[in-house]
Formats: sequence, structure tokens, C-alpha cells
Amino acid sequence: MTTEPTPKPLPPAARRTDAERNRAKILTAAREAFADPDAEVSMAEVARRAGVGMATLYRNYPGRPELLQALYADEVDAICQAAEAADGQSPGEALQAWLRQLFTFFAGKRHLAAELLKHTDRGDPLFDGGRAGVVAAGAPLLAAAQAAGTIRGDLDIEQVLDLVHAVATIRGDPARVQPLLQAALDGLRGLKAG
Amino acid sequence: MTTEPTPKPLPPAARRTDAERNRAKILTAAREAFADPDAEVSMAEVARRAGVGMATLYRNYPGRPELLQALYADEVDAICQAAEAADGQSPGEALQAWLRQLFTFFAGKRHLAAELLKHTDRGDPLFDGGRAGVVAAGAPLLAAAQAAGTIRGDLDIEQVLDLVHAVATIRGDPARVQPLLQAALDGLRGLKAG
DNA sequence: AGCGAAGCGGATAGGCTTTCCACTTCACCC
DNA sequence: GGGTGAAGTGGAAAGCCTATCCGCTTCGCT
Repeated sequence: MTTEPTPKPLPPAARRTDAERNRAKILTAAREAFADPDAEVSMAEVARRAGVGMATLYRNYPGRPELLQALYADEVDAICQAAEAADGQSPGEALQAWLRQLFTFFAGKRHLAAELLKHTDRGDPLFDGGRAGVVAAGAPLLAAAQAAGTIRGDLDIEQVLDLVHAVATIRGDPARVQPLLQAALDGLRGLKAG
Repeated sequence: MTTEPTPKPLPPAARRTDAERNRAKILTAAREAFADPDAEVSMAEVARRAGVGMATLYRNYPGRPELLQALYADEVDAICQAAEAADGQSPGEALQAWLRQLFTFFAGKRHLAAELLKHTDRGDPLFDGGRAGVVAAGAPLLAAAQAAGTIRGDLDIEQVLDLVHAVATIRGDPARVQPLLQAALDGLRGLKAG
């Protein structure tokens, strides 16, 4: 995705070299600032840290949500790809393993993810690259698990993602949250008997 | 917990009649304003609606969290009392029914509750009347259900509350959230078999 | 009726996000 | 190598927010 060596056919990016440099500075500064999952970072502070003006920030990322999305875009890609690496596992195990990865990702980003989800009232174009990608990646896993009878059939992938995300928003000692994730995942399987 | 009918020994409240009236006006206005669970209401707007100045608002409720807490204090009381009315049900059923009530309460208050929980990093004095009360009310229910073997033993009431609250934060059609609550509650029972 | 103090409204400080405009700096072309 | 137009820039400004402060009003009691 790093468009640099385009000597002639410069398609969408790579306008001016200094502009590109600033874009990078902003991204780096933002990543540093958001590293602490509980810190509240303002746009102004990102600009300050990056050593650029507000205009530069907002020119590169039209708003707060866009910046946040850019911050973890590659991580989301990685998760989507991880959905395909279901080696020698059963469909149920594969889904569960993937959901755990997703949980870890969400938990590490907590309020960042929450902020993003807030803007995503079905069909937000911002998430056609984010959420929609995850949905597309997870759908086959869920379908396979449901076909194998390991997961209750009355849920779709969006619901499952919502549940995992919700559990990831729980604060506190990971040792206390982990059993809750386990409970939620168990619940997806449905009850075997009274 | 509702201190009102103190005709003579007025210990902490009931200073001046107009002040008490204003307190009531604020509470009423705030309830109206927060009725829509998705509206974002500012302190200034509450003051405006109530027809009082900022000073009056902040005098009665030192900050936003305190106002929110006052808003639903009586509902929390009701829920706590509901925990005792476990008629002819099994311990597991009683707990589940009570958690559903709690879920409904949370879901109706969504971001309001989320905002409050945000300030509650273990032992926040603000919640010694709110969360702690719910914890105390729910603990026996959980203990009974665990003793009956209906609920997995490695969870305490705080964790269960966190899970229910998390599920209640999920937005969208209730018909889509309801199965998720069911899944979460099922998960609390633990798996019966692979 | 008078008076002290409790209570009041509105202005204010300091933050935030986002927009805007006059100036700077780059990249290209002669 | 230098001129030029547009892309890019910084910082100020508008409009929100929460929370505080101060001089005036109004209550309740004598």
C-alpha cells in the first residue's frame, strides 16, 4: 500500500513529497499517542505531537473517525487474512480461535474501537473497508461452524461480532474478563441440554 | 434511600423551599431530556430546560456523574428489591430472570449507563450506593444458583454484571440483541458436553 | 419591616472539534 | 537557473462542551 516508486502514472496518492512526509509524521505521532489504550487523545494533541498545524491534520484525515480507522487499518487486514488460516481444526475450533484474535484486538483498542463503532449505524461508508471486511472474512467461518452444528443457527456474523466486541469493552483484569469471553463463546454453541 | 419526609429533624437536606423546588425542576427536566436513550444531553441543556442557571444545577449535583446517578437511583432500588422476589423458581431461573430485568434497565439507559461505568474504577464512592447495591442484591442469587450447580463456579457477581451490561450496550434491533443475551446467559451455565 | 445568609443567574475560563484564509513552498518548464 | 501557479501549510476563529465564580436577589426569621 506504500505508493512511492511511481515515476509517471501517479494514480491517487503521492502528490507532493513534503505532503507525504507530513502524512507519515501524523500517523506515527497518532500511533504513539494512542498506544496507551486508556489515554484520551485529542486531534489538537496529535497535531501538536506531529509538529503540524490543524489544517494539515484535517486535510489528510477529514475527521477523527478517519484518523482512527487509518491507525489500525493494517491490523484489520491481518485479522481478515487470519480467518483463512484454519489449518487442521474443526469449523467450531477455527471460528473460536479467530474470535479470540478479534477479541484481543478489540480489547487492546477498547475506547478507540468503541468510538468507531459509534459512528457505524449500518452502512456507514467508513466501514465498508473496516467492518465490512471483517464481516466478509468471518462469514464463511461461521457458516461452516453452523453447518457442522457447533454453533446455534439463529445468529449471523454481525451479531457474533457485536457480542465479541461487547465483551471486549469490559474493563478490568484480563484474568477476570477471560472467563466471560469463554462464557460468551460457549453460549454461541447453544445449550446441549437443560 | 429516598430521604424526603423529615418534618423536624432536617439533617442533611431541606434547606430552603425554593431550593428544593429547583432541585425537583432539575430532576424532572433531566428525566425528560434523557428519555430518548440515544440523545446526547449537555449539562447546559438540562439547565436550560429546567429554567435554572448553571450555578443552581451544579450546586445540586456537583458534576455530570452525580446527576446521572440521581436520575436512576430509584430504578436501581427497584431492581435490588426485585432480587428478593424469587417466588417458586429454581435458583437458576431466579438468577436468569433477575439478570433479564437488569439487562432491560441497562439497555434503556445505554450510553447513560456507559458514561457512569466509565467513572467507576473499583471503589468509586459514587457507586457505593449504586453498583454496590446491585452487587449486594445479586450475590445471593448467584451463590444459590452456583450451589445448585446451574451456574459455573468460577465467576463472581461482578463479572456476571459486567457481562450483562456489556451485552446491553449492543445497539440495534432488540430482536437481534435478544439472542445474544440468551447466548450470554446460556454461557454462564457452562457447557454440558462437547 | 428589616436583615443576614442561602441561593441564584449569567458571564467566564479553558477544552474540544472543525473550518477558513492568507501565506509559504514545492515541482515543473522554459 | 529562475519564474510561476497550484498544492500545501499554520494558526486563528467559530461554536460546542464542562465547570467555576461573583455580585445580586430572595427567603425565612425576628
